[in-house]
Amino acid sequence: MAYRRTTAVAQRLADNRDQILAAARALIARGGFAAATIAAVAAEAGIATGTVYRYFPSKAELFAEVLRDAARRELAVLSETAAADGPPLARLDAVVSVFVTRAIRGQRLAHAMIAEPVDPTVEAERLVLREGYARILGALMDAAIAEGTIPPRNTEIAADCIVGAMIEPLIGPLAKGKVRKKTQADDLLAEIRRFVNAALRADTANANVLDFPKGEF
Amino acid sequence: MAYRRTTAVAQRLADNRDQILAAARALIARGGFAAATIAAVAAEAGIATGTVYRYFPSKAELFAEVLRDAARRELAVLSETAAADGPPLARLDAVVSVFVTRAIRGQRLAHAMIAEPVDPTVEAERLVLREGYARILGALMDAAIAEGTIPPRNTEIAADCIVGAMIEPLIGPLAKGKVRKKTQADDLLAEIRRFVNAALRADTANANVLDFPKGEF
Amino acid sequence: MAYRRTTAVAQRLADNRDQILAAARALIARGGFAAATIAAVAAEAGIATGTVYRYFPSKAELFAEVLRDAARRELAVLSETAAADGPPLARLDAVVSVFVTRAIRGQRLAHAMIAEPVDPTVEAERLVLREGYARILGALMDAAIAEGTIPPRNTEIAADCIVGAMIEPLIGPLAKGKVRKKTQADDLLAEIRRFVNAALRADTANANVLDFPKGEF
Amino acid sequence: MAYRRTTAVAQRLADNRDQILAAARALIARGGFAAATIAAVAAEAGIATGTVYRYFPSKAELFAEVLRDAARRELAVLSETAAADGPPLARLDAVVSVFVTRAIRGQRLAHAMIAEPVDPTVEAERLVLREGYARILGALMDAAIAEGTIPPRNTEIAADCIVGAMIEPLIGPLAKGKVRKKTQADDLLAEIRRFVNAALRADTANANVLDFPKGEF
DNA sequence: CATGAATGAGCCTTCATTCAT
DNA sequence: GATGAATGAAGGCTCATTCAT
Repeated sequence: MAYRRTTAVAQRLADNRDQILAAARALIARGGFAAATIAAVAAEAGIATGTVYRYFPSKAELFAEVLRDAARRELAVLSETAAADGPPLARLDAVVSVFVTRAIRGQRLAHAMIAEPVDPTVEAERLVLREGYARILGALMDAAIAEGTIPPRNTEIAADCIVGAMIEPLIGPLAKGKVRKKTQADDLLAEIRRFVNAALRADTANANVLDFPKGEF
Repeated sequence: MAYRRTTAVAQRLADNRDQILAAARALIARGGFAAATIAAVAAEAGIATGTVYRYFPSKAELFAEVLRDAARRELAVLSETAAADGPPLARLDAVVSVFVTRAIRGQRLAHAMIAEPVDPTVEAERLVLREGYARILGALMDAAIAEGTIPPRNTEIAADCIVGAMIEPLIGPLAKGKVRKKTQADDLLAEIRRFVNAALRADTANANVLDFPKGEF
Repeated sequence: MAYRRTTAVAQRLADNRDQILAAARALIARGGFAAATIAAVAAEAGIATGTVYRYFPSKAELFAEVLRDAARRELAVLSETAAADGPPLARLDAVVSVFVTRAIRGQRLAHAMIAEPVDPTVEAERLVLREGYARILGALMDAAIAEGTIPPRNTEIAADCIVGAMIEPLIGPLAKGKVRKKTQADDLLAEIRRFVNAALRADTANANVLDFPKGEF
Repeated sequence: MAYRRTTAVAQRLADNRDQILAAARALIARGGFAAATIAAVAAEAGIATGTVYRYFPSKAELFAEVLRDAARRELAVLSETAAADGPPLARLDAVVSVFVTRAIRGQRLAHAMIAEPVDPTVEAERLVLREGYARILGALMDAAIAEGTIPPRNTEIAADCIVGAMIEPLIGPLAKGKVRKKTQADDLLAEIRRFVNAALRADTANANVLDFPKGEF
């Protein structure tokens, strides 16, 4: 006869699952996907390697869920921000601000989630995140264009530009082995906002064009 | 005779070295760092695996040099572009155009060189490339600021924003498993230039600020 | 009350035990020993994996008992058949017929029980089954020999020949990935009976001997 | 520049390959497929585990080749025997004799090759062996039937009966943990020959039929 | 010097068995 | 007694690196 699963047990299981996800997240944030071996995840979570497989069918699925969770959380916050009252560009600015503010605290993870190449299964989740960003940013730009606030443009590409402009100053410096100092956080946010806001408002495309050489990368 | 033989030998050695670097570059461009195993590099170069270790002490060093070479070449082209005659912002626009035009043809390699996380040794070289981009772009912005063409700003951060805005629309679609169609190349270049040019010229920072929630990534 | 509870408990225990055995048998019949993991057996039996160990000290013991039970049942039927009235060879023919008829319906299980190699503990039980077959068949042959119906022979070895001749046409086709069609069941039975009956009655041993090469397998 | 592969090196490679095959064969013969782990095979061959994969792409392929080799050798010998001069049944008797004589020396391997369930890839090779046996034996029976020496029968099924009658007395006793004594080899061969020869010559099918109970295995 | 076979640490995954609840 | 989560020892396989030829 099956014993009723007590709240305590259910809680422990849920905790375990979260522990594993948290361990994976922590390892990915610390050293990327490469550092997050199943053995390392299990050790970080304080469990045996085999236990991981009670909660996730494979390494790829575990990582996919890490990404899915982070994406869900992230996109939920940004969506909410985007849905506030106010003119579209002000909301877009707020989205940028929220993204940057949050990402500053999780640079390596943000990098992994946006740029690090991985298993196809995981890749699918990354796509969701990327498209989520583009959707939110693109919708706000479209609204601003519809209002006549800014001139028409290819918002799909521009959305990617914004994502790049937001994330690059955060993750690029990681190569230096030292995270940008905390005192720089305000500068980072301010400059990124300035950059993105300006990019959207002005229409100076193709001004002052020079001839330029072409070649292979 | 002895001299000529030496020269011939030296030539062959240099050729071998280049072959290996070219093979590694080709494999990385084709399938990222993961696809570039030592065995695959050797096969692509038409030599034995052990021979690779005659020229490079380790896989990490080989990849570091691949990155170093590509960075040297890439930065040389961009530097030349940046040194042309004309107003700073026009030259910056040209730099952006060159970067994008070249990167469109080498998306996978560009991705690997700019975003793909790897060994710390290789990472150091990536830093050189990134800093090179920032130096070139930053210098042009500084010049424009000195001229009074654009208002003062934190050009270090802005340079990263530009790099992100340039590269993201190029590598982002890779995650979708489909490279952007060739017919989109012109749209990509035009939209990225518009975005970056606008970002630099206008000064609308901190306009229309909304309150926004904060939290962890 | 206490007595009835005890009885009920004892009944439930016995039921559980049978459930486990039946589950193991079903899984072995379906996919061989490889498919019969403890977890699968427990799931099939509708109990927890740990519960299996309340009834059986190890996987090997469980499988040994599966074999033991099947052997007991099987040998009982064959013994009963062998004990019928009639001439020994007719009874032997009946034994063969019963064996084949029953085995056709349980090819995979029959295969596992007779041919599939397993743990030494389980192997011991297989021996019992094999020896049971040999004993029954041997006794009937001995009786026929005693009667003078057939010439003397090494009935121990001949019994194994019969077992092989009975089981091989049944399990051999399993290797082809396709079970022999149902319409062939009658042909199978007829041909096997003809073969075994003939083998016992005629005495043409060592006729027409040719020289033959020898060597290792 | 590629060095010419010396005969010595080529020999060493071929030897290695043979060593691995021999090691696998030995382990399978000793303890079945289960005992033949890659680590064990490598240890038996005196090489590192990874080395095995220089010669065989996977465990399944290695085992398949072990089977293929043994089958090729075995069927070649039996085919040659079957192609000798003389009446079909005499040749069939010779085939049986050769099979038994050879198999006596490799019981466990013979068992593994004929009955042990394994990977689908390996199974395919087992099919070749089984079908080879059936083809050779069936052809001889067909010839004897054509001659009028023996009455018509389903030679496909009968061939399987012969295989079973040949192999069962050899492998069955393995369950006892002790191989049949050497002094019994002659008895085994004699009795098996007698059994098979008799089975083919006499036609007593369906004689003395008794009613028999039916049921599940 | 070149070769490429050999090495073996390390990874992901499975599953018999244990034990706290 | 029952539960099923946890354990951890294997097992198959990959690949950077070494070294005899």
